[in-house]
This record gives sequence, C-alpha cells and structure tokens, in this order.
Amino acid sequence: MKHTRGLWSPDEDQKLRDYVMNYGHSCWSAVPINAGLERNGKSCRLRWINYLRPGLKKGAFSMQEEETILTLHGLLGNKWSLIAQHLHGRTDNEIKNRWHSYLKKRVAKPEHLDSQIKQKYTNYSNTGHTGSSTSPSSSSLSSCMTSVTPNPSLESTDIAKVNKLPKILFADWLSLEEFNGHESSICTDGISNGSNYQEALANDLVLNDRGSTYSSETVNCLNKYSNEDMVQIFNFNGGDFNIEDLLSV
DNA sequence: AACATTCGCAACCGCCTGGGT
DNA sequence: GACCCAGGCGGTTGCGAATGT
Repeated sequence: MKHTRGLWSPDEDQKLRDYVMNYGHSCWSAVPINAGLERNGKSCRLRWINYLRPGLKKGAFSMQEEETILTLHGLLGNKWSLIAQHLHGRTDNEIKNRWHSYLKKRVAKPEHLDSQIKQKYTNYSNTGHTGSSTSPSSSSLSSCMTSVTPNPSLESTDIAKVNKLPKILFADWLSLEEFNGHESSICTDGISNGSNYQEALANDLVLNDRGSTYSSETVNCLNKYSNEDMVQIFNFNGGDFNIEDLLSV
C-alpha cells in the first residue's frame, strides 16, 4: 500500500480524530486501514499524540513552563518524554523543538566562567569526572562527596565547610541572603554562570548549575539523598519544587 | 521590492525495547 | 534463544513564515 507523506490535510485529521474518539487506538497499524487513511500507523500515532489528542495546550510557553523545562533538562538530559510528563498539555516533540530553537541558547555558558571555576575546583580532572554524561560510577553518597575535592589553595575552614554537608542547595537559585544561615553545600557538576555564581565563588560556596546538563554521576548522587537532606530547590520565581516530583520519574 | 538567511514547527527516520510466537 | 512486529523515543530534516540586507 502506498502511504501518503507530508503535512496532514484537515480531512485526514477529521478521519483520524473521529476514528480514535470512537474506537480508540489499541493497534496503531490497524488505525489507518479502519479509518480510511492512506497513512502508516506510526504517522497516525504521531499526528494524534502531537496534534489531535484532547487536552493539548497550544500557544507560547509560559515563563514557568520554560523554567520547568530547564530544571528537568538539567536533571534528566534529553529525556523529552519524561519532561513532557511534568508539563500537562505539552508534547515531547514540542518541548524538544522549544529546547533546540531557544532554550539551549539560554543556558550556553561563557568560556571564561568555565575556566574560572575549573581553576578554583580541580575535582573533575583529578577524579576522572569529565563533566559530561559519563557512565555512572559505583558512587555511594560518600564516594560522591569525597570526589568533590576542593583546590588545595582553599583554606581548611573552607574544606571543612564543604565536608560538612548533608544538604544540597542549588546556590545559583538563591541569593546569598537566602543562603546565609544554611550549613550546606555540595559541588556536583560545578560549572555555573550568572551573577550569583560570582557571589558564590567569592564566598567559596560550592554550587550547582540550574541550566547545565547533569552528569549521570550527579543524578546518581541526588538519588542517594533523602527528601529531608534535599530540603528545597528554589526556582527563579521564588517558588519551590518538591524534589520527589523531580526525581520520581 | 527582491533575495538571503534564520527561525519555528511538523513530520519522518532509525534505533531500541518488550511482548508474542 | 531467535525471530518478528508494534510501539515508543530522540535525532534530524524539510518547509513555510518571519526577519534581515
């Protein structure tokens, strides 16, 4: 059978919508045959999921949605279908397109910031951490922590501060005022940007980067923490994410 | 106004996985 | 265990619209 390709016509949309609404889609390969469409099953499935399915949200992404995408992409990487589960009415394709067309440019990091923090903290080259999504090590929480080795030039009090841990705060999501009073810090991916980065660096805080892709080691590490240890993750708008929501996927 | 370039989105492609035989 | 098939997913492409020169 010759399958039609390319854009869907309104008539095709109507046929597919009518069929799926009435009979469901238990077998996608049978859908085009029964619906009278000269498309293959995969094409029908895609059209339904990305365009015809009820409850889809149309129009521009809100600021909050974009922040959610950035956050989840930082935790999960290019797991678009998982990210889409947290954005009701948005499809994985839509989120992926948004990422490639706009959001990934937003989290691009200037070279000089990278080199600055690499100079300050030498943990990655020393411990085999490449900063990219390498395969997970056999890291337990403790090994993950000890892999965070501050530069020897740090004062002993700084090292003590780093070793104190047990909570994670994402420093670049916080002003220093918010950070004061918390006895917490952990370096995970260790590269960040923005003015909070500069402030944090000046105060020898070890921080994480909301926008970067987290290595699998980092995700592994986060998963070792209890909910109490994680406490809170702040987003840009001052709201809170529940860590269990972020890591339950 | 005409052409070139960039952007955004829809759709396709190829790979992987899981279930059935 | 090997094979087949359908579904699901992420990467990529193609095209029309928007923008720049």
